[in-house]
Amino acid sequence: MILSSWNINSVRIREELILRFINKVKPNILFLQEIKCEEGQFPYLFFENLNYDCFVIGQKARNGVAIAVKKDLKINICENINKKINADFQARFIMINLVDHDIDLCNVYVPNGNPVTDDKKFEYKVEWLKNLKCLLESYIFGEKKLILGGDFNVLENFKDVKNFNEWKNDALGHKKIVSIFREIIGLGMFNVIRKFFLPGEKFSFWDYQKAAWERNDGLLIDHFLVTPNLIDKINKFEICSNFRGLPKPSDHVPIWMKIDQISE
DNA sequence: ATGACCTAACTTTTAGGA
Repeated sequence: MILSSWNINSVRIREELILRFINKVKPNILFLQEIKCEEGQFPYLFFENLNYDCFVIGQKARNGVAIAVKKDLKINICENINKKINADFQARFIMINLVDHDIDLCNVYVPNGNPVTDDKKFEYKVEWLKNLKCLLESYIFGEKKLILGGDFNVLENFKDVKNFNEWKNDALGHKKIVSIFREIIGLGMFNVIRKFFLPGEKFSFWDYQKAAWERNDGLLIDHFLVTPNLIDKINKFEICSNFRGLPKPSDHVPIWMKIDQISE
């Protein structure tokens, strides 16, 4: 079973790239963030033709998350808790249950939070992450399985960017934000990339500005976190960095992992 | 190089992103 995640920065103008990724990696499941459209504008037919069902929580022009699932997988849709996790509605959270394996799949687009000096934006991110942490607490002492993936907009480790000092006053590297993210890890969630790569080896985002890609000045902010009962089943994790160098790229690249002992 | 961007929208500028 292949699970993938991609901040696509508009799903509607990225069909060609998505097709390329699906043909290359053949994911059973694809998490998308920043689809930047309402449900009614989502390209359901494009995914239908590739044999995927889509579960979408959209929003006009901004944010928006979706999960594409191969049609042979049985799914239950979990409650839409965006309003619980967001003070006001922002489409940043979608959760489904893989029925045959009883695994919850949670796709998140964590708020950016900049500028730090804007209390409204920064505190919104703080509250959002705290709410996410609350939600996760129920998984830690239970037997439930959870895969939490997406764009976390957090630099977990000071090696996840070239010069962390430049990011300490940014909402991605701010002490308050990094601390909450580490508290989430501290609950027992395992960050899958750390099983396969050392901090500093991989990035998942390169800004469109300042020739960030050409200078390999990237960030690692896209992740899969899993409950401990899944760690030993994950035998591969990759970041498709080359997708940043293709025409009309998203500023993020896809990440994916392979889970063993779970039927296709 | 102290750096030149991209997307959606009641579009010809602006807000938001990271």
